[in-house]
Amino acid sequence: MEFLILMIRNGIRPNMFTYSSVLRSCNGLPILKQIHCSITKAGLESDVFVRSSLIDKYSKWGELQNALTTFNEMETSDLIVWNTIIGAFTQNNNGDEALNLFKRMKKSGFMSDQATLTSVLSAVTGMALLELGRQVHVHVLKYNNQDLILGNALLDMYCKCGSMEDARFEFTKMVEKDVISWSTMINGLAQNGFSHEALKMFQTMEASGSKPNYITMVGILFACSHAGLVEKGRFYFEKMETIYGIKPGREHYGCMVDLLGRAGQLNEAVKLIHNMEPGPDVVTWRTLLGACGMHRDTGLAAYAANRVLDLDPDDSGTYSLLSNIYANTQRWEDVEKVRRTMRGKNVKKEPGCSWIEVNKEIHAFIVRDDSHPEIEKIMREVNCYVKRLREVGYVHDTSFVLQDVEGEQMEDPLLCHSEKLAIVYGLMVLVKGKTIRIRKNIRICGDCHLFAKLLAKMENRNIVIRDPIRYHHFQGGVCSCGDYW
DNA sequence: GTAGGGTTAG
Repeated sequence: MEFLILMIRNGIRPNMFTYSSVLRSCNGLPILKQIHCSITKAGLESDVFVRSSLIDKYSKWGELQNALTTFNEMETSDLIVWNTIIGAFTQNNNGDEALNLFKRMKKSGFMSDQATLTSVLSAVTGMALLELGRQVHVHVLKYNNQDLILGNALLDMYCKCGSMEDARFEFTKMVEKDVISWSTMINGLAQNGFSHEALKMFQTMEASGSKPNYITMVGILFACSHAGLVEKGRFYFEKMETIYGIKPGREHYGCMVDLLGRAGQLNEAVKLIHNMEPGPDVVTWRTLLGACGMHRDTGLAAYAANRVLDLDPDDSGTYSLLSNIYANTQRWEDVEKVRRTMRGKNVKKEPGCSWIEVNKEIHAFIVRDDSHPEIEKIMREVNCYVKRLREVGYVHDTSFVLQDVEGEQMEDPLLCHSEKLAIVYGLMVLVKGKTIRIRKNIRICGDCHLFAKLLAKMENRNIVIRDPIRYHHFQGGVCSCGDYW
């Protein structure tokens, strides 16, 4: 930047090379907009290099509208600029638009390369759409079936779509594996509830001579915490620095807080938080809050919730959690207090939403939303299943019912949870034997978890539910999480 | 003889 200013002062006119170079070091949105202005003034906007750099930088600042405008105003495009705009939407969690652009790109006659396909795979991964992922896989095969980066992206896609069979198969087929391949598998197995397999894979990784890094260790500790392996987790946490030379960061401390908290060692967890070197952040406190909920420690829960709200005052999830915890211990005045605070701050509860992919179309179910064309039929089916499941031991777990002070008490709020609707819809429309795969925006409640377990057994169906942090594989009356999540 | 853009794991 300094040299650019010096250059202009010396009367030398910057050209497209100057601008695409200086854009690399652009570290603020106002500066980016200024540079964009001077590019326009200098009449250098038509250069594809300058354009793609601008698009990329706008996207890094979350300015998708500016990125798209810059893209659409181009007369000529090339493969890289297409990759840039597709990547922009992928990285900003707008997989839908990324896929639309990918279609547009193909229609314009461009052939995808490694960068296109990794972005598109990453978009599909974010949406957890397995059938779409398989379609992209075909494009990958046409491009290059031995590419390491694409192989890794495929592994991640299958893991995040909850199909470990596919992930394992692709992994064994890879001719070359790097630390990302191993870490993807370890994390994928752990998140899908196959903790022991994840730890076994770590041993295989070490035996093969690959060295774990920071992210690999996150996966290992995540596996330990979700399998309740307290001692093993402690072992890896202590040895990661001495043996592997990896300094524990927030994420590792977070896993340890989770590990101790789940195991009921709440005081140990608090001690760790107060002593952790990077200092706790929102995620750390939220983790502790989750553990307080599992162990019904309302006092500590209130403390943790307030630390979360110090750092993120509009976090509706935390208010809901806190209110749930108070409700579970019959502290109705406190429930009301939380509700009042939420109303005062105008914080809205995030509605639960579940998606299911049927014939490459996405069907979304939202609590209290009856816009699905077949909602009445689905509700009737849910009721039928509930009746039949009661005969095999299904009892409502009412500790998950939020007191609804806004009135309009639902006949049975648990019946309306979006995942129940999505699962039942899957049973109605998917061919017999096909795994039902659901993606949802908030974590599954105990009642829906039991519902899914019993239903999987009664209907002899595999059900996979992906929530924001992990997966549940329901099969034959049990879940891969071991009821520990 | 010299300068510039996009992609994978928590």
